[in-house]
Amino acid sequence: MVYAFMQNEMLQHTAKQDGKTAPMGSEKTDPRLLPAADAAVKTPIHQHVYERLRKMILFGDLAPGQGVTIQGLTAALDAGMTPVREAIRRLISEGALTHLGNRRVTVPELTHAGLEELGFMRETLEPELTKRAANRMTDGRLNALHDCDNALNLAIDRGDVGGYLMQNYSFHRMIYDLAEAPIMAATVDRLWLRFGPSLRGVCGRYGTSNLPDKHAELLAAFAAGDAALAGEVMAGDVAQGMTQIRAALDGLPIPR
Amino acid sequence: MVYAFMQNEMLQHTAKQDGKTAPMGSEKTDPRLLPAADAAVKTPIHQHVYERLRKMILFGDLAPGQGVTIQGLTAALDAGMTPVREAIRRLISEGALTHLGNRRVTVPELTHAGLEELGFMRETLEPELTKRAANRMTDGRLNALHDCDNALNLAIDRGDVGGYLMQNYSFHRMIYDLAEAPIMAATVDRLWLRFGPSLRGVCGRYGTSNLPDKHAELLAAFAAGDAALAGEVMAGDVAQGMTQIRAALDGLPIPR
DNA sequence: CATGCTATAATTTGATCATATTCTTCAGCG
DNA sequence: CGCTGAAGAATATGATCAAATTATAGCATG
Repeated sequence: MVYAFMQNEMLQHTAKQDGKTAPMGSEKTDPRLLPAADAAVKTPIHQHVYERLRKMILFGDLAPGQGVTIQGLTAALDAGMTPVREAIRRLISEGALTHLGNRRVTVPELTHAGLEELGFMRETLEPELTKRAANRMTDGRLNALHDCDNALNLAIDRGDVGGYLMQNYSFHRMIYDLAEAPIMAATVDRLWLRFGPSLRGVCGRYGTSNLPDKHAELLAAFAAGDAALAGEVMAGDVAQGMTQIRAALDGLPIPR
Repeated sequence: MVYAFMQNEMLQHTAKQDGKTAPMGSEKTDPRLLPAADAAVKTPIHQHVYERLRKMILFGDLAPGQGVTIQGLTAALDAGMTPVREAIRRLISEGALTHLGNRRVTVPELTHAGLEELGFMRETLEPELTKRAANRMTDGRLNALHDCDNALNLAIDRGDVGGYLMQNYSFHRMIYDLAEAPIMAATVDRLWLRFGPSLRGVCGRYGTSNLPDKHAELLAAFAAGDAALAGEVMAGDVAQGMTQIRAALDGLPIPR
């Protein structure tokens, strides 16, 4: 739960207190001390910033249409401008943020046309990844998937939207990694950044109680070693998910 | 021909003459003066650097395996560190460069597994883009495609490898843009960065005299308004291209 | 005494920051 | 209603720090 601690407005550089008279107790808290504080502290700041921002976008902490400013992030994440700039630029190139007009950056809003494109790509690529994953399945990997799906169902039962989103992503992501097809996996992974921000809207509309998936069938197909079936089931799961998003997009007056 | 002026070694910061005693006549040539020198000079430097680097990678000016350093680029392109850093970061996130080991960046070498992934994705996505383009075809657009293909054939006849690579990319890219499917187009466009560096190797092995394509059939399908046929032809064109790359990869001991 | 290995020094390069510059926007004024 | 100027935010620079690779020198061993 590292990704929900920050409120949206903080990114807008509202904290007018700048530097001098400011944080009182937070004596320059070195950002590199946060992760492990001990072994191998070598992940660069820009990487941290990127990952944090990415999760915030992916799990709906940043709403579509919301603006993002460099200075807001430097203040909120207490990092320099250069790492923040690099992280933003990277997210822009991945489609997770858009350079709207001149020098202004926002989380893009998903259009129907965009959703249709995403649907086509996911329904083509994810079954393929799933088939490859099925062909490389082992007991250990299958168990990990089961654990993840259990955590997902637990989150659903608890009504824990953030947990559901995270576990659902993890479940799919785990399959991508198993497929041993890094380019395709990275491609599909990037697509999540496009519809991720809208997923929270789906939950907001329907709640977690009404969120079916085909994970159980998928796990059964994996267990049976039936790659073709696994691919078909995945296609169904993806189609179902995209339909949910489309319904939310149609139903709501697009939350901004 | 703006992309071939720079030799590879220049990127490694070999020019030992630093600053003071240096370039003699090039009095700090403002990089923003180069493009149009008059109207709307507003493209940011990082964008310029990105586009230049991108073309260098795409058209084989940078060989696979070749290292790229920030300081080398700042010297070669005479830009600051920040724009160069951003451009590199962006290319890395697009897969055009890789962060190999600790803090070293190179043009990745294409593996057989990678080529297979790229082939699958291109053969799925490009026919779809082509079908959509066919459904939006107009006389003007078709003429533009014809012009591009003519330029391509001219380059082939001249044995102009750089021109061939550029026109071939332009031809496909033009179709992507016509499809009015920005996400899919951007996705496929990124794939070119992965196999682009290897294309020059293909030409180096076979020359331009022996480079068949299905562009004529494709244009005929467009003219006939037959979207399904256009998609099939494109699938064939892509498959053919990927086969050429595979042959080059197999034949040569991987040129480095 | 020569050769090879390890440890240390130097240079190169990447990461970060503070600062200057440019562009956009918006408010006040003619 | 348009123009001008101020404020704020993004872009870009150079300096500084840290890490890593390479070069060098000293030591040990044959």
